[in-house]
Amino acid sequence: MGERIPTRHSLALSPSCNHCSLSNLCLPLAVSDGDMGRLDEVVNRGAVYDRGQAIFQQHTPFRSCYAVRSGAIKTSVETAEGDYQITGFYLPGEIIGLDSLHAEEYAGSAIALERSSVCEIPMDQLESLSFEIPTLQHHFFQLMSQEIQNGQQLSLLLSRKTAEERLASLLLSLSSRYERRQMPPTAFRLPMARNDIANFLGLAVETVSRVLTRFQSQGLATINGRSVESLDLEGLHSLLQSPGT
Amino acid sequence: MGERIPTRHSLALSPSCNHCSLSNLCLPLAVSDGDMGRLDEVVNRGAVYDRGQAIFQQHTPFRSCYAVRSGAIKTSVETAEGDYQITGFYLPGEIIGLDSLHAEEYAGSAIALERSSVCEIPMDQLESLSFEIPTLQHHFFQLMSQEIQNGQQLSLLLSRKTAEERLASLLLSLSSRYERRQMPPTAFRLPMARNDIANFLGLAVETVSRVLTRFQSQGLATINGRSVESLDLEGLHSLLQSPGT
DNA sequence: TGATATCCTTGATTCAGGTCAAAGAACCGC
DNA sequence: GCGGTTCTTTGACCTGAATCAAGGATATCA
Repeated sequence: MGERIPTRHSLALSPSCNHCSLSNLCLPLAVSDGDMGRLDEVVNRGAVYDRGQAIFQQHTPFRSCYAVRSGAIKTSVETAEGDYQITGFYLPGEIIGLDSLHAEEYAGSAIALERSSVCEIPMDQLESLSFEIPTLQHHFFQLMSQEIQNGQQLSLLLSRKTAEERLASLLLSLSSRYERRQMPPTAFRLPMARNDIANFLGLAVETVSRVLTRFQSQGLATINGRSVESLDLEGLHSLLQSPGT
Repeated sequence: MGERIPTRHSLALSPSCNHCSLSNLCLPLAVSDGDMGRLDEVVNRGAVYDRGQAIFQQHTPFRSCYAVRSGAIKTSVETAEGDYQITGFYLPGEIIGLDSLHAEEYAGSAIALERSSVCEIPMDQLESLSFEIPTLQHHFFQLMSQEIQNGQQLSLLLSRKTAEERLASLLLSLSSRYERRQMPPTAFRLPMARNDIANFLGLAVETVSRVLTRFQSQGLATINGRSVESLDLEGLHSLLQSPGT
């Protein structure tokens, strides 16, 4: 279990725009101030997990969703046959556990990639709340269909793209997600190991490494170990255009 | 009249169950008779689509989910770059459109693979209904997280499995889904073209064909064109066990 | 500070599955 | 039944990425 940190207001709602305390999610939520307060009471803000620690694990009873506040999380599924697949990387402002919403148990595991602060959203309480606050239900539906669509994008990536395209996609995805958080989109830290990237993209570690160095020599990116120092967003993007048809 | 006693309508009832058009969904739903009646009013039962016809199309306004009653449907997404990926095959008793639930537009298209009867579930009406029938909301949450998990399984399939494993997975999946519908699990009709199978599994058509004939010669399956005549479920299943680790 | 495990890169080799090509088989409208 | 699609199979060949192997780079911890 992650260590508890004292309840603080760092997840404060911005009163101007009516986002909920899940506000990092950047989805507008029109609720009254009163409802907003009740929502805040439910959300249990801030536990900290060290690198490698599990936020939750597959086949354990589902209790909460989790919003990442700092750090980074990877989620994964494991089949009966023992295959292990990373299903996503989650950055601050993103929510994990949606795949298990209203299921008996978690449908996968979530592991901290580095020291991460995570706020817990207990589902039993939220469920009853969402009857009183219709918008909230709507909100979660939206998040879930977003999640389904992410999965479909991933499928497309895994079945139809070359190694270079996969890496380009990942870098661009990270870039735009950092940007959305008002962080530099062409210089950031890769929170995950090459190994994890490889698994996520369905490649061998060696291939990831090779393609990354190839990007370097083509001037598409400057990457030093885990730190991305510059990206040619244009150039990477143009890799994705399939010339045919 | 006294209190209405909630009746448990198991949605796994035979397709002829005339209580609820959603009945094919095979998920237990505990609602009162009255609620069930109202639900039935909302659901618009039975439009028929010919082979190749679109039930809905990507980037058109989302209006309804659809439950397949007979026939078969394929769903697909298309990216800005023009990649086309089939995201699923839907058999009678399954629901499509969940990925777009509460989104502005459909996140993909749905095309009939053969003459299919499909019942429409208009979301605007269902939304207000689900406010009054808590179980219904729960029901849809469940369906959606199921859908996310399907997607994750697909990702795993596409990134980590060999051509043989992919085909085996598909055959086994179809088999168990037919079985759930009280149909023979080892002899059924493949509703989709090799082309579609290939696209779905991330393979070339030729590979699909080759693997299928290899299955024949190994006695794992007897397949004649689009009709599966016999399957060695045991044998196919054992293909999926990854021996390593 | 050095010992040790983990992570990352690079090279050489191999192979599963893609691509190209072409011939049957099934289906459709007339 | 007949010409034209569209679907399916089979063969020959080629390539992108996996695998095997091994040497650097980083991190972790006593």
